[in-house]
Amino acid sequence: MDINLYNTLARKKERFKPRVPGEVTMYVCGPTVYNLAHIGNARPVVVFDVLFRLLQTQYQTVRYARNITDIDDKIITAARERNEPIEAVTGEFTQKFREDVGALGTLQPTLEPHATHNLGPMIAMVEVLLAKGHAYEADGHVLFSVTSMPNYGELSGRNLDDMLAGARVEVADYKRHSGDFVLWKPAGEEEPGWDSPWGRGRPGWHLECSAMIHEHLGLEIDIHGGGRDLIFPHHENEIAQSCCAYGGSYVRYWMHNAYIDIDGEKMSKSLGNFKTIRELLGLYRGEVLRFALLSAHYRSSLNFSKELLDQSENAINGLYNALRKVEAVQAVAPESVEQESWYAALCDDLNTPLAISALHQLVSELNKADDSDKASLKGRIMACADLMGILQSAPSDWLRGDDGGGLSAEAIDALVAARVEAKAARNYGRADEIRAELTEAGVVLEDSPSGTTWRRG
RNA sequence: GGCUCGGUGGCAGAGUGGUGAUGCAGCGGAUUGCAAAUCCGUCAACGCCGGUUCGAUUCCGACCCGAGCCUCCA
Repeated sequence: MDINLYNTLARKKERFKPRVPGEVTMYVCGPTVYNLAHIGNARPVVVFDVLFRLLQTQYQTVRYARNITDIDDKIITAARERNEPIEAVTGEFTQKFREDVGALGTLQPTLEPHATHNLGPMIAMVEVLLAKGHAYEADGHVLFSVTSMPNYGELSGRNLDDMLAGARVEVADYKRHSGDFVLWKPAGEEEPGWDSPWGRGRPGWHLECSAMIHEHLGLEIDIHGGGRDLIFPHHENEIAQSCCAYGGSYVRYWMHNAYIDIDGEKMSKSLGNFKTIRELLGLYRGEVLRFALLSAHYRSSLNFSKELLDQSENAINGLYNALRKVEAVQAVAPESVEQESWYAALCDDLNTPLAISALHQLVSELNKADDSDKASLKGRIMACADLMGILQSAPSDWLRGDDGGGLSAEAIDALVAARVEAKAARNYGRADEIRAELTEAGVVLEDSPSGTTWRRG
């Protein structure tokens, strides 16, 4: 089945065809490691994780790189504030980022290039741009000249005249055109810096992605992803640098996710209205957060509220509840996923909400199924869940959860056993008393012909 | 000012030129010692105004409203 992806550059869905048959290269803009990642930062990580899994169902080799930006003004500021070396800050938050997104059930990318490990390729790129006349030196800086590129602005649909008209920021006087952007800037005494032909300095923001893609993935990659807010200027400038330096089209499919909103407003570090992944993991399990992130299409904004999370938790619990009933059934994986509606949904520009709805329908079928059909239904459900990276726990473990300081599983088991005895003795008063006690402790009982099970509500 | 996206039932959220997903919540029923879970049934939407069409929520145009980018930002 063809995979269709919405390409920001073409402004429409296009059939995905990798440059090299059977082989895919993908790059997603990763974190700047100066503080904890928030749930908005997690959206592209989870979305492109699903794409990574989907691509692997069709292509032998998928090389997926997600960078770590460990040079940046904000890092310098954070290190200064904490009175720690840069490396301590970047080391700590790189590690925490990995833990946080790991808890969201994401696979490791194939490559995780660090900016600080790639200064050579960056400097080389600037040299090429200078040699080709696309860059100039001014006041200790090296700047990219946007007017040297005839089709500058293609990705974001802007032209240079509009930009001049709309300029809201004071333009540094060493720039020839207000849209010119920094490739290399001088470093102060106290700041981290690297020796270069233009003196000790550090790279501009956009340079690392271009240089690392060229270095690690090649001249042209298939997919480049990131948040919508990166379209301009970040991705636009990456295109400018890379195409002018090395030719080629740089990226074949540009993909951008919409953001997470809080009360209808974009969640962002500058607005301060964000929730960190870590904070949310203290309230909900990773799979719940992941499910919430996948409950809307990646190109639509998603309002991240308590209601959303509670609904997601509810839905996940319901799915696990159904799976627990067939825990003893050995799943039989489908021979092919081509006929599955959830697979078609994911192939259609990662329509995760539609895939989730198909998942619910399968679970509904499972609830009604004869025993003879359960193995294959369970297999189809799990194939879908695996591709989305959800329902990865053993159902009974998930539903029993952890005690969180309340009743232990053993204590609950004992109470349940006592209630079963009371019921057998037709002492319903006592049985209801026990259940009330458990309800109070957040435990829900389910009686069935085969016995009583419990879960934490 | 320039450039983008959006506005679907109580909530979340797909999709479509004609039989109006899915989940949660609600309502009625089955089941249950009572529940829970499950099953069956049911209510309910396409911002506003025009146009095209036999027929538009879906296409076109205007309008209203919201969000984003143009500055660090997923």
